[in-house]
Amino acid sequence: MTRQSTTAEAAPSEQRKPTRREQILAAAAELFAHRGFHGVGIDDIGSAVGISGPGLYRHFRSKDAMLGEMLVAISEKLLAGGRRRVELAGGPEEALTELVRWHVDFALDNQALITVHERDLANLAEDDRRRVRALQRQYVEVWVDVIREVVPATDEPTARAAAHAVFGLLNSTPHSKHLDRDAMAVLLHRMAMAALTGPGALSGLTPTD
Amino acid sequence: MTRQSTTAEAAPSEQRKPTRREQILAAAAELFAHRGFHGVGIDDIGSAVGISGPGLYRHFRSKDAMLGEMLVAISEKLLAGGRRRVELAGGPEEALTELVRWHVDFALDNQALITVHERDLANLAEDDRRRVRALQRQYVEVWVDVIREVVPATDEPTARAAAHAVFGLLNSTPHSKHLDRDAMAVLLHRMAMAALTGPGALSGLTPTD
DNA sequence: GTCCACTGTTAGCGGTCGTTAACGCGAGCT
DNA sequence: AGCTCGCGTTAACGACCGCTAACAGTGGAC
Repeated sequence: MTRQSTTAEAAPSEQRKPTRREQILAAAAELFAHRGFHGVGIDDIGSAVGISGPGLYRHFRSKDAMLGEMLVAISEKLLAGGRRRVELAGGPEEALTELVRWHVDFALDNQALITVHERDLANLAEDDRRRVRALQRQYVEVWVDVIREVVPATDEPTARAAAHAVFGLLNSTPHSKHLDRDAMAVLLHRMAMAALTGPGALSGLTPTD
Repeated sequence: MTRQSTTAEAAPSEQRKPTRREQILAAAAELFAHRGFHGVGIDDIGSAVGISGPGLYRHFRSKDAMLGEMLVAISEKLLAGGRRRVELAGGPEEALTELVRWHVDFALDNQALITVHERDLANLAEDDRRRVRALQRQYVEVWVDVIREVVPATDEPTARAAAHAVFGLLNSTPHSKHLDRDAMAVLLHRMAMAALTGPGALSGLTPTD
């Protein structure tokens, strides 16, 4: 058996010609996003990268392993980036702005992965699913904390639901290709900020004080 | 062959004990929403309604026909409801409010269908897919028109993207069950309205005027 | 020059899935 | 009473799919 790391090991830093594994994962993500995990065959993925069918097993243990690896990788990247933005920010307002900017950029640059992420989670193997769920929860946590700092008197369940709602808004990017990237980024950023911080959106919801 | 209508024929009005076909469609929707169309077997659907496997073929021509019928039905219902709300409204602002309310209620009451709707469209047969796409487009059109009336100086592509973004926000409902239905409805309504009409959200985006 | 790890091929297996065939049975009409 | 028809059953078929086995070329290490 060839060497196969369970998760990505080389930190996927900047410019580097993509590994074969990465090429395959990218192609698989595109296919999964379009037809769903079970709607895509091994042969489809293979021919998408120029090799045919079972040749993939030189790079991955199984089809489930591909899904697992790509969802774990994306979840880790999302969480790490979000945390970094919050740490670097000078205050809650800036943290929220940076968080939105981060998520917008991420969604625009990883449309296929975003789609698969919220679509085929249920098709993951038990271990990977727990892993991804944990990472997702932590990412939401980051948002919840920032939201509650910027909009005080927001109870936690509401902040959590609001975070999910904003994710839905920002992840809508695969459904509309009518605008170019920059215009889309600006639009999504403004709408998200308005939804969260606009007067009469979150504020004044809870019957507190 | 038993009688099988291509689309729903009896207007699905109010109280009426659900047909067998409707029971089956509801169960199938739940399963499809969770594991994806190709991740659900005929036997799964059957046992979900108490019969086993091929008994379903007394009610539907094929598995694809189930998906087709439920997506066409939901798309028609969504469009019809949206149009009615706009017609009954006294002006653009009220129209937008009613449109949001309608979509919120719909999403909260049909979570499984909403999920399948934006997930397994690609797995539809050619004919049904075209049909659903057309209905979706018309529904977006309704929103675009109202948005451009309420927020003038919004160009059409922007309004379209904004509509999709709001759909994403409102359809986030299956991802967060932390709030009860009413609280969720209020939250989503306010966030959507803020995202669309809030100062600095849509308005002032285009370099017009 | 030899070797071997890496990466790819084709053939085939075992299981699953959608669908059909053949049959059964109770309810309601004549 | 008998026939029909709606609704369900089980058995089985053919296709497909994930995966393994067996084999092969190529390129770098020594």
